[in-house]
Amino acid sequence: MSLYQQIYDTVRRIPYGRVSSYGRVALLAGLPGHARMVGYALHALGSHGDDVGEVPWWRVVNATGYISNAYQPELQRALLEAEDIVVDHRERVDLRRFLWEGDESML
DNA sequence: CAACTGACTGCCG
DNA sequence: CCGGCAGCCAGTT
Repeated sequence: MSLYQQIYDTVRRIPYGRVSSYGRVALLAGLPGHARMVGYALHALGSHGDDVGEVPWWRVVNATGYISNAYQPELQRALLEAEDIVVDHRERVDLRRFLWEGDESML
């Protein structure tokens, strides 16, 4: 299984209405310290095709709660709000309310 | 093969 | 709270 698939699988675990950060996804995927690779993997979703629909990429924001997406920040904001996740006027999510820590046992 | 480029992060001032 | 900066690493040029 490729590193990307491992990352996609982890992103798929993020529950509806919750968010996670690039760093946490990397950690849960068994790739501690590789936050940037998570962003890279999500960016690659569009290019190599078909799995875009099954990976909830919009539930991933950066460590401070901001939307890091350089491509479609507006779309990500809309998708998050559609799940009742509050995004403030500066594109930030309150991690104290919506951050999904993940299941400790999956480490 | 050497540089460059990010959907990142933690640390420091 | 904000900007700067060094690690990070797979793809592109």
